[in-house]
Amino acid sequence: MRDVANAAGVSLKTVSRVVNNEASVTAGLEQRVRSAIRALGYQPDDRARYLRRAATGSRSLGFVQTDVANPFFAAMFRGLEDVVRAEGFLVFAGSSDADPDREEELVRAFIARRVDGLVIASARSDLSFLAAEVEHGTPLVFVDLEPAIDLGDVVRTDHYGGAAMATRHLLEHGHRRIAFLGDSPMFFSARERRRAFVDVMAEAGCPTPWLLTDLTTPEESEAAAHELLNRADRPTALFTAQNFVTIGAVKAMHGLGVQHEIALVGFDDVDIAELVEPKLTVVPQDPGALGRLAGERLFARLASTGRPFERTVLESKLIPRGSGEIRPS
Amino acid sequence: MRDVANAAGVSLKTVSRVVNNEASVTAGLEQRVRSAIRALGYQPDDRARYLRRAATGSRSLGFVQTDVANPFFAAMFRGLEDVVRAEGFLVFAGSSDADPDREEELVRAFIARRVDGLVIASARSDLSFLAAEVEHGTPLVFVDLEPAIDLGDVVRTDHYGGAAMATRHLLEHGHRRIAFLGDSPMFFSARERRRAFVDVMAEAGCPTPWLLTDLTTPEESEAAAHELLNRADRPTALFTAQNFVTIGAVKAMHGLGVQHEIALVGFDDVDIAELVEPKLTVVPQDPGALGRLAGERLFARLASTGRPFERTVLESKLIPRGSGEIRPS
DNA sequence: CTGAAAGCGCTAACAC
DNA sequence: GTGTTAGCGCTTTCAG
Repeated sequence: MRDVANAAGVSLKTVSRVVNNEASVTAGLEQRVRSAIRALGYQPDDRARYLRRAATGSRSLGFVQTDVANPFFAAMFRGLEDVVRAEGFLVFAGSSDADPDREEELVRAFIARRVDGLVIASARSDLSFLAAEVEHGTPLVFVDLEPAIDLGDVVRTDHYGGAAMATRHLLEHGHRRIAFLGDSPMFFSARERRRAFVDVMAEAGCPTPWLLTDLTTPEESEAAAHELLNRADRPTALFTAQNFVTIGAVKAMHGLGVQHEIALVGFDDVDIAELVEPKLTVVPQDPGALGRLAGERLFARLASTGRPFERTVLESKLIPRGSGEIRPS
Repeated sequence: MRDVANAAGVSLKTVSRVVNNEASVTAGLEQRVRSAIRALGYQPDDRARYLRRAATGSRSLGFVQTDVANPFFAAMFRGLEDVVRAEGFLVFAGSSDADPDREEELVRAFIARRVDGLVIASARSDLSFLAAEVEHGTPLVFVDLEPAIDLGDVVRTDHYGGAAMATRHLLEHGHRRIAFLGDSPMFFSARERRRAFVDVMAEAGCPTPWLLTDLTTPEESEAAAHELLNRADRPTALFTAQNFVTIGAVKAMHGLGVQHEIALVGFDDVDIAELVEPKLTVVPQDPGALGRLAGERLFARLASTGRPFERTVLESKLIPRGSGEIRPS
């Protein structure tokens, strides 16, 4: 900037005014400055600008997710990005792999960069160290989880309602021997879905001898489903409570050739749902909407602080496609 | 920081020394400072630190991709993130939707934040405005494309070789009537794959009346494949040259019930490949490896500048799974 | 081993 | 309209 000012023969402040499009610069001077900027390939340093302007804030956001390679989070990220872009903000993104240390490391790094807000879609640590930041004005939005502490808005799917719907759907189609396959109970969503399944089964007077959890990859799920369906005493239906779990279970069923005998309802929509035979009955989430809503909440809070935190819960509908309508044989 | 210094009764510089773990601080003072830091919930401002330290550089990277919601880019991002994390850097990520304006907007925003380097996996604009930055020391890595200008390292898949392999595979299985379905020729990868197909078909003396391009969504691809396969005069095999294109074409084939008559080889691996019947023969890429290699190149260049740019080309192998081994009827 | 002064690149506040 | 001064939060440089 100093170089530009020298080249144009003006003061620093005049260059600053041109860069910021302030009206009060004579046309001639402005031209001189603009040519100097072009000639020197000058790009203003936003870090210094925002540092001086606000001391806190950098027109950027931090996004902590479990794993960007999981299409669910990738779609959420995209939804968030679309909102953020409209505001001219940038996003720092990081995957935690559900590791509390990595989570805290990311959050601290984002805070140190003075992000204007944090979207957290992965929280196992209690994040109470954030309390000071929140009081200092950094808004937090939690996506698809219930934080241990009341420190920000929450946007999430109605996991309990969706899972109850899935379970009832299978009961209504005559099943009483239903297995639950889910991922790790470390996740709020997984706990809720399992709780709904257990509650609805209990209401219906059905035992639940098959409660499989901690299936974190398609491979683990496939192995578990394979073993389960190979037993003489096997369930007549599966409720697969997460996208990777569904993919693995479907592979196992196709491997064993039982996909037309055993019913299946999955939570989350998956690419394969309409391509396999029978097509998959699922309770989809809308990750893009979760991301967008999270972004909107964050900017709303940036605009006007002080109101009590809001909780947005997205309901989901069951999409019957075939696999969930198979009756017990 | 000033507050911490006051609370601890020391100078700013001493706090700075403690924060940076410089050895030369007396144990007693260090303790005083650390308690003050904890009591006040102080977090150093990395923007100011890096501003003073290097003026250029912020221990962060910019990643420009076409669309994070595309699993191919999401996996690439993850690979990049793993490398970046090991170095303690953060990543700004943005999707361009292959829009040159958005691309330039993102790149400029990243530069303005003084990222230490840029990974570009989406480039339609010629990015020549970056020349000044590159001379100024900001390294660039282009992933899966050939930049218009020689301004950085390149990491990419051997699209031509992979597509040639796919085409030959179909020829070797007796096909001569092969259709090409691909996405937009605005992408380097799409152009290369198409070029390989045309070359290999010409070598074999086969006409290529079916060259479908600009299929950018699964829906468009499904519609195009549906129309193509409904004709009396239809091809006996398809080469689907991108992940979304493959998904759409497979849907169309299953919709028409011709998946056991028409052969198919796809570029890119897809989740559905092992779940549909017949399973899909594909030439996979390794997006995670592309991301990791891009990160490694970038840090290598950060460590020692000045060497000529390198070009890393990943070869791929064809995975026969069934769909590509169907013979013409 | 510790502190005071200067300055990273920029802008707010106040001159002229 | 334009320039000067001070200072954002931190680190560098150089005294003590």
